[in-house]
Amino acid sequence: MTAAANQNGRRATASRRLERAGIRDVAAAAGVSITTVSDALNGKGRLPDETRSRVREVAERLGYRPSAAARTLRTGRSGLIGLTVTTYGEEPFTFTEFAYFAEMARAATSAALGRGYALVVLPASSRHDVWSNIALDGTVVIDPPDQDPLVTELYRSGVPVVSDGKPGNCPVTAWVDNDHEAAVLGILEHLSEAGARRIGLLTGTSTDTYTRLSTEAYLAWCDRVGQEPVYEAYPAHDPAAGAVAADRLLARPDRPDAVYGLFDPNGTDLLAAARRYGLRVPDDLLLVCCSESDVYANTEPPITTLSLKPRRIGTTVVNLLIDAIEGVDAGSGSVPGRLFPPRYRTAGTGPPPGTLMPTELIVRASSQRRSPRTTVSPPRPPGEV
Amino acid sequence: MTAAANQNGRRATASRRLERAGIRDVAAAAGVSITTVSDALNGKGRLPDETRSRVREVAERLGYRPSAAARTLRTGRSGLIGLTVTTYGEEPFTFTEFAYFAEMARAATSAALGRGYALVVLPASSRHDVWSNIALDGTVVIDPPDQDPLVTELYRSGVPVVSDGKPGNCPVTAWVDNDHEAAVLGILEHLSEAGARRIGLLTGTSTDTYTRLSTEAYLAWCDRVGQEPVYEAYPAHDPAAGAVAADRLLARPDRPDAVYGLFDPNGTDLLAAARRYGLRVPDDLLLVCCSESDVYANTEPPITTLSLKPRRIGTTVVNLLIDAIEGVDAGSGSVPGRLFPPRYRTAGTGPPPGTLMPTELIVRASSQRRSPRTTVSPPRPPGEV
DNA sequence: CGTCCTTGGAGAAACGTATCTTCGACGTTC
DNA sequence: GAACGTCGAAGATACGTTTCTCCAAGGACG
Repeated sequence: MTAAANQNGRRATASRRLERAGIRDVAAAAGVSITTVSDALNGKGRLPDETRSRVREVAERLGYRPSAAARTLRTGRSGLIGLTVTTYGEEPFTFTEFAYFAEMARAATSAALGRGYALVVLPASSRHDVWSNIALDGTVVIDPPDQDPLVTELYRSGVPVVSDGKPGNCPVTAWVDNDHEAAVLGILEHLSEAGARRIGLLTGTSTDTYTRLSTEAYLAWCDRVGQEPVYEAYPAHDPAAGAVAADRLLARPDRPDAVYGLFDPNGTDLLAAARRYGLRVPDDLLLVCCSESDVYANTEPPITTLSLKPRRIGTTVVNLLIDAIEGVDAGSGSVPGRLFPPRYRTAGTGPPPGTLMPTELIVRASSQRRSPRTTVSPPRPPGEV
Repeated sequence: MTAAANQNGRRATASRRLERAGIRDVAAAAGVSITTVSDALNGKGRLPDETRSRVREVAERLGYRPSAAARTLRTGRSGLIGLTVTTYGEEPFTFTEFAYFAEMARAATSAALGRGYALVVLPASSRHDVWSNIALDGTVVIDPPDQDPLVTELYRSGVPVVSDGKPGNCPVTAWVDNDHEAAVLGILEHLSEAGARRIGLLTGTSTDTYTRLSTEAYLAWCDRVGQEPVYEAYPAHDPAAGAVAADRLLARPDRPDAVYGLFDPNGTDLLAAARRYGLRVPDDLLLVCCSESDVYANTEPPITTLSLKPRRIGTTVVNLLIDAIEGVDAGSGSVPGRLFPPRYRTAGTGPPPGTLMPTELIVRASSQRRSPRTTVSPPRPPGEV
């Protein structure tokens, strides 16, 4: 009596008949060992093609699906990647950068799936048990705050972490970010060239990297060109506060003749505020805001936006993470076939490798003074998306 | 020599020192058995509080994190819920209902996390190996097409499936949907009351439930009130096609004086088309579209929208699914403490339980004539909704 | 003819947890 | 004083894979 029959016997004794077919059932049905089944299905080992295809066929017939849990336990790899987003208050996701986040998450999901991984969304504030209840091969963190305890713990326990947004003070495997300084400088320059004399900024009160770097770049620019800074800051996670801040900015005695809004809804809010004050855009007020939404192509007038290219970011972040997971960088010439693939670790001393990605300024009517063709534009200008 | 020391010895011999602490290490450090550790940490068994807290403390000190994979394997539960969205063509997610999807996914994630589950996003078209590589306790499916093979297989293998959108012809554990018929009828009635004489529809060419039910309701209404149907259908997943279809609809010789657009961008597109043809909204053209976006509160004029209340849907779907997973419904008085919790199965004969949820019409300027006196009372449909 | 290499495959040991079963010790009760 | 219930905890097993190790058979080759 073969061992396969033995095990099958045990199985039949111990449990019901309705259970899902396991690898043992396939082995028994094909008359081979479970080793052979595993090798055949995974394309490993040295097996003649005939055996391989026969086993595959039997497995198919039995509707065999390998247990992901068992595989994960044995392999140490779950094929799961966490996508963590910092939460403001009660809401599970960031509200303000929502379009950005949605696009980024979409691209990240796509990229992960393309490499055989799946994404699981986990707010940073989740109860701890949810976190440790899930086997994660690595994590993407969006805009981690300074000293993020979650990131620190993950990193310490050997889980690769790649952050979207240059991390303040927590250790990550790698990070990706836009070149916010260059972006702000580019916009300020663009507005200046369009004739702006006093450029205002609508910014946020939170301390995330994006807000901080952008604001600092603005202040530095003001300092350099000798303009007095004109800005209003508001809690970006509060959807109502933006309109108020926009209003405040345009109500100032030193009213700017051009404004850059750091957050997605700012364009709409500024436009509404301008209308309220009888300011014409772009004649009296030049407008640019940072947004991924294409509604600004159809506003009256269309508003120039800065796109952070979230899809590119999401793809890059995920690919970096998976590279780290799969040890592309950490090889150190280890024994190839050993049980545990080497955990990724940074080289040791230096800061984590960061990647800066360019942004894209989509110039529309709101930031151009002299538009000789003020006629109503045709339905779809082909050049723009 | 205790068994714990034995096991620890084996462990130390077999592997490096840098590995994560396992339950055995905790047991050894606390001087108890692994049974006791497991019971202490999970709040099970009969242990005095003193032992419990001591074990917990040791576990904490060692930075012990239970292995999710092992727990899943043993328990049969992963705490993971799939969120599947049907894909149109190459894109990983539905484009047209994007705001809907984003909101719904957000609510679903929230609801799942609130009950200790996490969501993993899996396009229906994913390579099969990704699917079977993940241990899912259940799946939410958004708008499954007829005869969806994926849903069928999942259902057959005993994984609970709850669909958002009444399923065409595939077996699901339960489903949730809006009352699309009532919604469309409500809108048509609303437009009629605002003075519309000929109501047009902008609809899609795909066969999903939403499109089908809404269109049928429109046609039935037309039939009942004796209006000739005026509609244009376009591939809703193509973002550019919507503008063309809107244009086509307003260019017809039998141009409607009111339009309902089934998809999110229709409002913008219709507004642009109306402007192109010199039609004033709402004076010459009443406008309503189905959207979750709040940009329509700020368009010129603001556009009346139908909200499907995606957050409510997402929450409901997830709660139904988790109920099914946890066997709220399928108890059948089984032995309480047995190894495998009973898999959920439908009662047997009847159709799966469905829940219809109301929609919400957010009335704005685009669907209200300015002079209420000119309102012509339309042929009232008999109130059999 | 013995040795060595290659092919094809079987055995068995993990992976780390949860839980079922068992077992001693210690009152309690009749 | 013996049977009994309860408390506290240890032992052992199974969850379903993957993979390391090893073995048998059959040429090839000296």
